[in-house]
Amino acid sequence: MPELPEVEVLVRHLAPLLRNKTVRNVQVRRVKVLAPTSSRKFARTLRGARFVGLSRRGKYLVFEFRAQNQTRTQILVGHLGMTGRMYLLPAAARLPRHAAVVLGLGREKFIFEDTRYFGRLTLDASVLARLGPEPLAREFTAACFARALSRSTQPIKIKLLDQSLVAGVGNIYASEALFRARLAPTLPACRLSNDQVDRLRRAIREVLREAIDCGSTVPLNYSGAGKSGRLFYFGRAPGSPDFYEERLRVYGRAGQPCVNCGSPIKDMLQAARRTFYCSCCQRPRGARTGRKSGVKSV
DNA sequence: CACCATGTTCCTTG
DNA sequence: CCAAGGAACATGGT
Repeated sequence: MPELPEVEVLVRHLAPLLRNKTVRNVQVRRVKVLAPTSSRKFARTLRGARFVGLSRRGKYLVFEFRAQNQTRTQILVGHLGMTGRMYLLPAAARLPRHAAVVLGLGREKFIFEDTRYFGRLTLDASVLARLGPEPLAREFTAACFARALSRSTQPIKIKLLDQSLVAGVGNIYASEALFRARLAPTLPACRLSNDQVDRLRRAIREVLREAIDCGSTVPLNYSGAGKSGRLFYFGRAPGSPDFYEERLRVYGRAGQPCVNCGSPIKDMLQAARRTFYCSCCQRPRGARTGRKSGVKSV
């Protein structure tokens, strides 16, 4: 469920369901996902705790709770990794195969399920301090973005995945944002002009904002929504509008016509991650038609 | 069997 | 100390 918009939608969905619920019992089925918190400390801290709030930072979920007999609140940090999911089930329901942590809440139970166990649910909040600005907040300014980019010669696509640069962009929305900004994924980060930096900044915000809006209109019931991890990137939930599956303009569309110019979308590998782009709209020298200056002769 | 997948961290090298 | 590159983590789908 992994990038910022999916986490945001999940947080909005989960927040009212958890508010004021008390943890009656704690079941840890994969100690690994708690790291570096020990199983004992995790269970001891959460048993009897009451949820008071849930928010998001980058791709992380931040659960605020009040431990039993304590006045101050504490924080539980969640991350979905590649395949993680979090949801409530009736207390009597059978556990899914890869349930990593189960929190009994009375008549319901909170499930953290993760097929690959790359995700986290931990009392260690230190990761949050290393995150860059929230892309949808005021703090994500052109100036700070430009400064961060200027220090790197890496291709811009790879830089966008750096969570200390800006928090929450993942592999899918990195391709989407670059397409929207009409920037070549291979462009060295430090070579972007001020204008390009600002275009990219706006593109990131638009792409994430639209994805949140889109995901917010879809019921998060996890029941019928098909394959591919049941993420709202792919496919669509029954009854949801058609634009839902047309949301992604380049990601996963290799060979299909570009929605702008019709030339086939290409894909390549960058730092072992796939990148999708339009070689016509996202030219390294800018998206203009072929002229002498832009053509390399052999 | 081989390869691919929404993510992060650790290790090494320069 | 920092930037960059690559492997590792674990499982399932095609």
